[in-house]
Amino acid sequence: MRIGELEKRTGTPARSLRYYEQQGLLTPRRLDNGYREYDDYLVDRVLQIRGLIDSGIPTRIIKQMLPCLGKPHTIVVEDADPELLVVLGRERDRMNQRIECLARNRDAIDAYMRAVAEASPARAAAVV
Amino acid sequence: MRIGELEKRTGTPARSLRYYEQQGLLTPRRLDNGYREYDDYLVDRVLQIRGLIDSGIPTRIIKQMLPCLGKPHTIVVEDADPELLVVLGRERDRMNQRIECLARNRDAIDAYMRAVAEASPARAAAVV
DNA sequence: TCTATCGTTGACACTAGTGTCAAGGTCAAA
DNA sequence: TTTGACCTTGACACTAGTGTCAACGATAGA
Repeated sequence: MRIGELEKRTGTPARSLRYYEQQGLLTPRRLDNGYREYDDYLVDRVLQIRGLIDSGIPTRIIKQMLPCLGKPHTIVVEDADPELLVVLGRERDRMNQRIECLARNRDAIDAYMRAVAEASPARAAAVV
Repeated sequence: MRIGELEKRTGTPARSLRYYEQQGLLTPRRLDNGYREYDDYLVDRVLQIRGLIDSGIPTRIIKQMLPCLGKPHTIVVEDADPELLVVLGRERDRMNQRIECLARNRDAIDAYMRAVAEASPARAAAVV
């Protein structure tokens, strides 16, 4: 598919798709007319990238995670750069910290909303 | 405590602490000489703020979460702005999305590292 | 063939968060 | 009283990611 369709199917501005490519996260083929041509599986990858960016992971790091995210299922296991393993291990730990932090604060929000709901059930009912 | 100690105890640059204050996340008292004076419980709050920022939550949103994070335990439940409840509900959902995304990708990283470990136990052992 | 729609690149601008520096005030200890 | 560590505000700069616009080429349909 071309960039317009990928934009629609992922809800991601073409501007960002080009940016991701520039950062080495995406490498679409080029048609004879210069248009970018994306494979279907990239829809998922783009969504994954967006989710990670939205979760505070910079593209620089996402790029290093690519061998783990490969839909073209990476047989890259054999020649794994030991350096990469260190990076991945570190990032995995940081992701766990983020998850913990988010979960803790989500629970706090939940508790607060429940408290409000008990105090005035009517107003809160529509929201929760 | 003053800003220097808070900086040490949270590992957060004073520059950022002033920025958080400017964004309304922190409101330290002022001593006669103009110095900022922080209560002890703010150490935790700062860590919480940092974790959220690092997880992609902008200060604008964190500010709205403050009633949930209150150490001076918010009795604010009664006069809860219904508007706020909507915002909180939405953010809670987005946090859940982030958690899911992070967990999924963390698992992918784990799987990859385990695969590498099986392929060449020696090199991977030190890392995992 | 004209036009609408989509694609291309390049440039400039904006926000968020942080780094860094300058110019100056406070305070304790030598 | 001078030095050094710490505080203040204000300014400028930088990165990441995105918005937006300009100028242009490609393509499909009336």
